[in-house]
Amino acid sequence: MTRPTIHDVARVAGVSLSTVDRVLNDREGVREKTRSRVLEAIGNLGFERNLAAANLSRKRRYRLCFILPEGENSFMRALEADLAEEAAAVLRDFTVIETRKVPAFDAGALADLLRGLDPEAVDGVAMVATDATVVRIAVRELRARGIAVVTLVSDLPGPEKQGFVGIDNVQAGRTAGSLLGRFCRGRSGRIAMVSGSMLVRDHAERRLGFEQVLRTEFPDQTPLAPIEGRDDKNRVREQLSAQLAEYPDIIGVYSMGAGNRGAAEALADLPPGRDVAVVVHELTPYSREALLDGTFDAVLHQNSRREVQGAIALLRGLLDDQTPPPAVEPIRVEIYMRDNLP
Amino acid sequence: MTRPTIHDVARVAGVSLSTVDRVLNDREGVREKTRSRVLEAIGNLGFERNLAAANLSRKRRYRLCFILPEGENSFMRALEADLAEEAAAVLRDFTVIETRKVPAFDAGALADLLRGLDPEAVDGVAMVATDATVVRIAVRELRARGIAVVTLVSDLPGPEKQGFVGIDNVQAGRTAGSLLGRFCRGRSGRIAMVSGSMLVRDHAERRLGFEQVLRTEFPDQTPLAPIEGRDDKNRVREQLSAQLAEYPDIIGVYSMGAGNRGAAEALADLPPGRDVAVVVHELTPYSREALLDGTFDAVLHQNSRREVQGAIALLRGLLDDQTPPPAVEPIRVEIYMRDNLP
DNA sequence: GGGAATTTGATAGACGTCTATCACAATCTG
DNA sequence: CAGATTGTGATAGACGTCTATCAAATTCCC
Repeated sequence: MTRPTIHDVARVAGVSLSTVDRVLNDREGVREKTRSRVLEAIGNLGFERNLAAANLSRKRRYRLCFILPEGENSFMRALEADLAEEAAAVLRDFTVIETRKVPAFDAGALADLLRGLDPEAVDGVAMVATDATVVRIAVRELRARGIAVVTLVSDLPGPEKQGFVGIDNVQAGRTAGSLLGRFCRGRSGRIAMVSGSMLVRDHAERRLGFEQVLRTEFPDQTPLAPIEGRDDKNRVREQLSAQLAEYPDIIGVYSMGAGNRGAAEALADLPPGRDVAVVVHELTPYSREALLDGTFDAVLHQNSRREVQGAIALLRGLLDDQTPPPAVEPIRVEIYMRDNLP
Repeated sequence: MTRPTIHDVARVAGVSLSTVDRVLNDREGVREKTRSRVLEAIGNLGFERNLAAANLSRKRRYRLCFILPEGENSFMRALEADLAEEAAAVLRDFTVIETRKVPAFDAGALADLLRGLDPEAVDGVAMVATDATVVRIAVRELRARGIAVVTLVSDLPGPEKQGFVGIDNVQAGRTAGSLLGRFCRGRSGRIAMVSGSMLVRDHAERRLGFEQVLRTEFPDQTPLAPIEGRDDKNRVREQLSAQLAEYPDIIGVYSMGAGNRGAAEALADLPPGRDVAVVVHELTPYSREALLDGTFDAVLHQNSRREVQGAIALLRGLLDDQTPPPAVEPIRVEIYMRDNLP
């Protein structure tokens, strides 16, 4: 009924409280034989340390640092806002979150920031990674200094980081292909693609997955080369309008991230009779509106709040030294249509 | 930097620890003037009680009771499994979960169970509600005895319960209509519907939303009267096969819950050339397989694990007397297709 | 076997809050 | 103004764990 305490462990193992404590907290000066006796007692009793009491006693605090790219990207700004709210909420659990921003796509700046982090002031880091060798090396150094590191939204492949919280972008692209293909079922024609500059890696993966599905499942629908929007609304609008005019047989549009507003405007300019199915990424006020007025048919989304919550939970688990680290439920590729808008 | 404690509050308010404690824990014997002085100090300092320390001191435990319908319904059994896992996980936070089962759709049995709950042994209840007056009355009595009550998956309309964790089923039906309509775009014909018996209320709401969307947005697609499957696989198979044979212009099928297996079999029997779009509810091993082999086009789902987590979090918040109670993020209607399967 | 080194035990106080008790002060009653 | 009543303060110990210190016991080495 009541949980065993270290007192029970000491009694069962036939040792003193001090010794139990030494074993629990990996202090030295315990003979191997004694240690195993204590561990055995812990196992038999099913003892689990009371984290609340332990943290209370040692005045533990979790000092986390979140690193995001700066810039206009509306998904990142939404993520930043969620982060601020979550930071306020977890304060009561003695978790202090500091947010840092670095120029987007600048691996050097990110690596510099990481190198400058003081293990005396930071226990764990969550970052939207730029995938580059300098970054990987900087992460390795961080870990060597005893700081926990996870990636967020955009992964850093390799063994350096201790976890990733975000969606599978190839899967996201495949899902987009699957949806758009079905929306265009029975018709044949071309598909326009708009890529932004949100994260080069993300968009490349999305394109990959998208074209995979189109090629194998919907061979009557032919993807055009992606338009490079670079977050510039007018550029997207012009280029997409031009493509739509040049190829009257465009029956679908896939927008992989930034640039949704430009795409919506280009589509609004089309003559009323023309029927184009549209799938885009990231639910924002703009894409939401376009979904409601019928310009977009579906929006793929990643829940940034859950990503933030997941990163916090994962870091805390790592810092609590839970073995194995707590499995954070994977972030899903969410599909929104007009009628399941949140 | 460090959070204020009750000692700081006492000092600032110019009173003793005892008085602060009396105010914090709503004990009587404090003059109104003194009380407001303490409250003012709390406000000025931004004091928040350290829940971990408080719970440690008073050996607080959260005793929760989850009430689920018994029977073969695979969604409910999945939910039960998730509940068992979560129960093990939250044990370390001093939360003890007891699971009770009642006959499905039996309002009297549910009300009896509620009436029998002892406030000495249970602090909070989460239940899959059957919507009936006896139940509402029983809930009111529970609340009067000081037990927190929330509904799970299936709501009990009205002010008695303190929260609901689950999806909006009208919205789910609308989403299904929206998807199936688009999948059948450009074709005209009939839509078959399969309702199970999972929860009468849920299915009625789903049908409502579904037909709404079909009527207003896809008038060329005409819904047939729903088949009542009652969890009986063979019955679903036979009736759906018969309908498919009788109406060669059926171009879509919407299965609202139980009965997916029977529907899949009926569809597998169709001649190869016939193209029917299929949308069903609840992701299970069977619906997953049907999605993978192309029998189903989309599956709508509610994440039962999150529902369980949400109910636990909500109940704990209510019991901690947080004001306002913590806003549990709403459960989303999730859409799965072959390529975004989790 | 004696001294040094290592391992273990005992004890005390801390973390922030709760509960209980008792004494003392302030207010009310008549 | 005495006595009853109510409000307040002081103190002690508890919750389960951690940290630190010092003494005692055990082991090791020559």
